[in-house]
Amino acid sequence: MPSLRELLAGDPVVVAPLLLGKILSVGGTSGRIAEVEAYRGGEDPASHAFRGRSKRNATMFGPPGHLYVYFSYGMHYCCNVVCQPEGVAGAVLVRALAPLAGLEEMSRRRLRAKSERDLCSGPGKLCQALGIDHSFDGLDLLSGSGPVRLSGDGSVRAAAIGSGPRIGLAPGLATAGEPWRFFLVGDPNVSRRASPDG
DNA sequence: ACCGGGATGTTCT
DNA sequence: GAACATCCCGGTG
Repeated sequence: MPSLRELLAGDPVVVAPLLLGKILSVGGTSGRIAEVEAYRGGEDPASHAFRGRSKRNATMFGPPGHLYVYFSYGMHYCCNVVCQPEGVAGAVLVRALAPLAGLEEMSRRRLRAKSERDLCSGPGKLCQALGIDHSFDGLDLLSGSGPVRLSGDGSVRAAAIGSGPRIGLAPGLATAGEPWRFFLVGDPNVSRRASPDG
């Protein structure tokens, strides 16, 4: 059995569905990963790493199993699990969680949320709910002692996983139509507009 | 339910 | 200056 970190050293498109069902936790808050998107580095024009290393994307080129956090649209943070061996860029964006623990704390951070479904049903929302900001960029998810952790054994049944094109990309990008978004079928936290069944 | 636009700042051309 | 891996609110059907 390969370790989780060994699995994460692979192609993000392969790793992404393996992350479904795993648990992301920060302090007393945690959620089960319900929706992800794969971003290939050099060969994917939608990836932040497509044009090479920069100050923002440096973590994507680092070792697998670390957290890549970026600031989006001047207002929100989004977080990724870094894939591929050190030196090769790749990441999986975490788009939605099913809240598991610390729901009161999440609600305090997300005053706009009108229901449990509003807590973590989006990449910006879940970072706000868990309190993830730029200071989390580069942290090891698998050290077992850090403030942010990725855990969980086993995998989700293939039949329970849906896939489709990634959300929010410019239509002209060569990889915009690739089905590199993966989600738990029927989970209410998954982006509704892009998956009528979910 | 669906759609359109504003907020807001970092990155790159 | 434009683009952007988003979210929220207020319009309309």
